[in-house]
Amino acid sequence: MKASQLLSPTLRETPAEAEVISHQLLLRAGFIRKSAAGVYTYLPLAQRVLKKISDIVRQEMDREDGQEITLPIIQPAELWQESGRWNVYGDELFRLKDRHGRDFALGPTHEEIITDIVRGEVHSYKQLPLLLYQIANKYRDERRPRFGLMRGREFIMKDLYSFDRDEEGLAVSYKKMYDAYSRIFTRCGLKFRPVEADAGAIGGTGGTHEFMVIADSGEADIVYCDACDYAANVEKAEAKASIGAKETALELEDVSTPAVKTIDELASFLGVSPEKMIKTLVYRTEKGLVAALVRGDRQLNEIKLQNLVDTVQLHLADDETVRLLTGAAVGFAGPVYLPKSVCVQGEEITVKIIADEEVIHISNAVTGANKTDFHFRNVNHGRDFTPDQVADIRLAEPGEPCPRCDAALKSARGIEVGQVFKLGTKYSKALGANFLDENGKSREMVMGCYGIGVSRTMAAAVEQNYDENGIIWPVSIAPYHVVVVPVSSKDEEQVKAAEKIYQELKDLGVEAVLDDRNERPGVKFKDADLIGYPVRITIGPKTLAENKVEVFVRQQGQTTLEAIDSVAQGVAGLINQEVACLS
RNA sequence: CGGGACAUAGCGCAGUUUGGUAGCGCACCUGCCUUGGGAGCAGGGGGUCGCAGGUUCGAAUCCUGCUGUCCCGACCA
Repeated sequence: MKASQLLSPTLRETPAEAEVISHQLLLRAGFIRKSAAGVYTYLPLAQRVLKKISDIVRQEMDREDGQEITLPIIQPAELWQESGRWNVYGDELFRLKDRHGRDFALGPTHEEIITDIVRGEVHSYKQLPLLLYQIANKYRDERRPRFGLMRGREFIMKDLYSFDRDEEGLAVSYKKMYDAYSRIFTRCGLKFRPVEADAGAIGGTGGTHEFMVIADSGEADIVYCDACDYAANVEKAEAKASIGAKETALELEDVSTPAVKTIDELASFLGVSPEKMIKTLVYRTEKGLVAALVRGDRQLNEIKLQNLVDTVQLHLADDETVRLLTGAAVGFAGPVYLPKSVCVQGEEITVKIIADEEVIHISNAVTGANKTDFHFRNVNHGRDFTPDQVADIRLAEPGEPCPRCDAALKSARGIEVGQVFKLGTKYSKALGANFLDENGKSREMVMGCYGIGVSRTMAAAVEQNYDENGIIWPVSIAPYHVVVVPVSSKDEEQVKAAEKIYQELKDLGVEAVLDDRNERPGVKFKDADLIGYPVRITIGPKTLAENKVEVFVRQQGQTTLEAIDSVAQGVAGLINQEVACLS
C-alpha cells in the first residue's frame, strides 16, 4: 500500500475527549473515529488489526472443532421473554420496534438465539458435543460508555457456545476453550493472566475464568501468587483468615467515645489497633437487612456478601434505617444486643448478622455499642454475640498469604479481554433444549459460553504496547509489518531503491507500506512511530552511497544497516521469526 | 441514575466577564523553496459559534428550555 493513498488521518494533537492512552493513540494514529458515544468507525488500519486478531481467534476455535456461524443481531423479543431476560436485562438492552410495532432487541449476547437454533436442530446425544461460534457486533446500551474502545455500546466479540451431554462433557469443552484462549492471547503478543472470577448475574453451575491483559489502566483488580498458579479477580479472591492470639475473655464494658465514628479515630482515641475492632456495616437487600462484620483493618467484599445472601439488590442502608435499627447515630453500630428485626415505615424487616471468619476469633474486641457516642470493649464471640452465618466476606489484599500456598499475594490491574463460563442448564432449561440419550431418555443440554472482546483486545494491546512516540504493535497483529521510507521523495535514486525494496517485500509476502508522500522526513518518521509499524526501512543519502539502508525495529528502538539487495529477505525472515515465536 | 465540566472550521484553542456581526495555531488547496525527527515564504478554501425560543436597533456573548459530549461515582457476562 502506498501511504499517499492510505486513509490513516493522523492528528498532531490529542482530541480533548480521549482520556485513556489507547483511545488517544488510536484516534491520533488514524485508526478510529467516533460516530456517537461508545460507537466507532474502524478505519483501514484498525480493520487490518481486527482482522489479524479475528483470524487468530478463528484458527484456534477451528482447531478445537468450533464451527463458525453468523447469528442475527436483530432478535425477536419473544425469545428474550422466554428466557426471562426481556425484563431482567433492563436498560442495557437496545430495544426497537418494527413497522408493525413488534418488539426486537439488538443482541448484547446470543444465548437465547443459539439455544433456539440448537433446540430445533439437535435432538440426539450422537450430535454432541457441539461447539458453535461467531465473531460479530454486540450491542449494549451502557449507562456510561467510556475509555474509547474499552467500553463501547457497539463492539466486536467472539462468542462460542458449547453443548454437552453432561457435566463431564462440559468440563472437557471448558478446558478446550481455556487452552485455546491462552494460545490466542499468547499469539497476539499480550501479557495476560487467566484469573478465577465471579460469575455475576449470568449465574451458572461451574467455575468461570477471566482472561486479563495486565495493564495499569485496567478496570479490574486482580491478585496473584508467584509461588503457585493462583490468580483471581479480587471480586472472587479467597481471603485466608488470619487468627489472632486467644486471650482470656474480660468483662464486657461500655466506654464513652464522643463523636468518634471511624475506625481510625477510634484506634487513636482508645489506643487499640484496628485488628482488634469489629466493623459493622448495615446493608439493605430485598431479603431484609444484613449486618456484616469484618475486622477493623479489613474491607468488606460486597460481591461475596451478595452471593452468600443470594440477593439481587445489595446497598448500604440509609442513615435513617441504621438509626432505627441501632437506636444510635451512624458510626456506633455493633453486633452486641442488635435487634433481630426492625420496623421501618410500618414494615417489619428482619436482620441477619453475617460475620467474616476472622471476626469470631478476635478476643476482647471493640465494637459500636448501638448507643450514640459509646463503644463496647472486651466483646467476645459466643458470649456477647452470635452471628447467623460465618463466612469469608472480606476483600483479599496484596501482601497477605496466598489461599493455596501461603506465599505473599501480589496485585495488578487487568483489562478483561475474555471470559469462559460454565452455564450448566440455565438456558437449555428455560428454552427447552433437550436431547435423547442412549436410553431414549430426554435430558437437558449442558452449556458453556466463551467470549472474547475482539475490539477491546485491540485497545488492550495498545494499552500494553506504547511509548511517548506512539503505538508499538506486536508483529502478529500489526496492521502492516513494514513501512519503507525514502528520506526525500524528490531524489530519484532513493525513490527507486525504496520502490524496489517495497516490491521485493510484497513478493515475499511481507505486508508493507511505501511512504511515497512528498513530506519532509520528520513527518514520515513521526507518523511511522505513531502508527506503530514494527519495522521501518529508511533509504537516505548517507547510506545509499554504500548501497545500504537502515532497518529500525520499533520494539527495540534499534537501527541496523543492511545491504539494499538483501534487506527484503532479511526483514521477511525477521517478521516470520517474530510471528513464529508467538505461536 | 447522582455530582461536575464542556459545546466556536477536520483537530487544539482564543473571543463570552463589559452585546456591535468571528479569530489564532495545526491540518487542507495553489505556487516557490526545502528534504535525516511534525521546515519557511506568498496566496487561498472552509464556521447558520450544538439546537430552539426570548431580551435587544443589534446576540458566539445576556435569559430560558432542550440536546450532545467528557470526567467522578453508582452500575456492568
